[in-house]
Amino acid sequence: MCYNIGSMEDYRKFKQVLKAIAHEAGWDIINAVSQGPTRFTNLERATKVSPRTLSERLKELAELGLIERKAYPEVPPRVEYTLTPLGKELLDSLHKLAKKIG
Amino acid sequence: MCYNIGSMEDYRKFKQVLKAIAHEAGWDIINAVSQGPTRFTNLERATKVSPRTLSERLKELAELGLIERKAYPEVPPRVEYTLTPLGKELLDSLHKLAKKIG
DNA sequence: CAGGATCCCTACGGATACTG
DNA sequence: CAGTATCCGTAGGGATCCTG
Repeated sequence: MCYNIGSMEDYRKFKQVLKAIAHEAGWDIINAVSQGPTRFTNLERATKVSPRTLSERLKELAELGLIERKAYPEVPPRVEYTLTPLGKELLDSLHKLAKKIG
Repeated sequence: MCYNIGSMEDYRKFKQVLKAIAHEAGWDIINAVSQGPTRFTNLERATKVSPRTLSERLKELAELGLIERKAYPEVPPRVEYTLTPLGKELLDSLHKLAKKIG
């Protein structure tokens, strides 16, 4: 109940995660990825997000350790995105939160 | 693990909540309010947020049912903001999430 | 196929001044 | 005191075209 105001800066990474997921596209993307290994084009169709934004969000989510990017050295190139354990845990918690809110 | 893509739109309110809290100011505000009844000017100083933004965020958080606005008919006017039970629950959950992330 | 580069636009948020 | 009103700069994100 009584959080120390002085420590508000310690939440920097958490805020970044919140921001990434709160993006209009972010939530849709991470949910789409949660359904299993997903490729760029699939995400583009599933989320109706432009490639530019999609690329940015994926990079962001990957840097935060919520999703993992696996590139296969094939022709044509194939890249799959999956949730990391952390991402999975986070998403689970968020879905529970969502239920409380309605 | 397998969320239905078709139901992604059902999270509209949840997304709004996420957005409100993910705002650079939003998180600081709700944390400041969590320390007990807080007045506008106190929030302004504690969060270093301009009155315009502060006003907008407070309205947003109140509409979402996370904080409550109590106005006392006095001169000079006094308004206090407090966390609602929902807001408290949410903030608690978020702090737990924050710990997982580091 | 998976993105990077470029252009462009608007909507969020800061600063300042003013009011019930 | 607790906000609104106004002006304005910036950056986030769409559309489109291009490349390893």
